[in-house]
Amino acid sequence: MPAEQAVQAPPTDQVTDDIAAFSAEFIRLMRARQRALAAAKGNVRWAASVIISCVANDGPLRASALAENVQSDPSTISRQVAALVREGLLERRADPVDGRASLLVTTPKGDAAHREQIRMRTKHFARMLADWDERDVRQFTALLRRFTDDFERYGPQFHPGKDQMNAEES
Amino acid sequence: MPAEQAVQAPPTDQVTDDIAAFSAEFIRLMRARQRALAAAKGNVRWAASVIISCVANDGPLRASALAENVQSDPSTISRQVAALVREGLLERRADPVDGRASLLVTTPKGDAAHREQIRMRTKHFARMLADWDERDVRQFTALLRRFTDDFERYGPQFHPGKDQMNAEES
DNA sequence: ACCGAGGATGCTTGTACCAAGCAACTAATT
DNA sequence: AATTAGTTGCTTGGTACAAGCATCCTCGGT
Repeated sequence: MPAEQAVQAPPTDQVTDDIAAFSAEFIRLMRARQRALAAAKGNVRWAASVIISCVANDGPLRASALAENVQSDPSTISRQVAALVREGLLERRADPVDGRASLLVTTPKGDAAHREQIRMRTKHFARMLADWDERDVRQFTALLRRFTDDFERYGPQFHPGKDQMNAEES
Repeated sequence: MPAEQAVQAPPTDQVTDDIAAFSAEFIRLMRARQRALAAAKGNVRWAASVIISCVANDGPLRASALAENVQSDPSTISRQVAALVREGLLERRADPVDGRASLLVTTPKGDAAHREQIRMRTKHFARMLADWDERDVRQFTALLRRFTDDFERYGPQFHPGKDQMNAEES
């Protein structure tokens, strides 16, 4: 079914723009939801959940690796991790090969929190997607995966352009 | 990496979970990019761009309406708007029917900034999607649109006091 | 071989900023 | 008087940059 893209560019712009717009919209909505969730209960905060998730998935790893994985500043990670350690969701263990570093792992509690978070998230999406048919969900998943992959690859690549969109007046 | 969403079994749960995960991933990436962009130059900040976009699209509207449109607190909007007015990107006009309120419109400068922002965004996505074939892009757009729509509908469904997440699964 | 700079690396802390929310306030509307 | 639109003070969460501290590594001098 793919291939057959004899057309070079004409409609792409419009569609691309739509994607961009919906992406922005999507972000906005997700952020709103994150806030709502965070405010609601003893939920793990968004940033924390990203950290935990990463540690849970990628096994014991260093703060620096973590920072790189989530494309965030080491200092930010350091604080987040410190908070999570205080809360008993993460644990530091000595890195056998480097005394400066420590390896991060989830505690059972952190693991439970992570699973619970996933459960909630999945439940939400399941309800939301209840009236989608299976095929569309699959397709969307595949496309979304590809999209995020591409996004990750192209993300850091943006060239600090020369166009000034917002000439300051102050 | 993960990939086994082949023809297994009742994949709905698995696929839904994937969607949730990719959504989270997507959010993270977008936020990172926003930060990068914001830090790079005199670009409009993310929150500001949301406001401008909304005002540009939905014509003259009140702060309260704006707040509702973007599902944000009036106070937040008030500050954002104030900043944008200071920067000359938005303008207040007296509301003919209510002296307390004012209607917000984009200035030419604000409009230009908005268009430029869209241009950059589109450019980025266009490059990113360069090797997608037309059909997939269209399909993804359609699905993403539907997804954001559904998200918007299901998002605000839980309000404080009416706690439904703690409840046993539904 | 040994040792002790000098530099690199991993992480934490100080500081500052943006964003968002609640609560209290002002002012126009009814 | 009660309501409503908007603003502002305070607080919290999340982030980045810069500086600092601790440890590791690499050499050249002895």
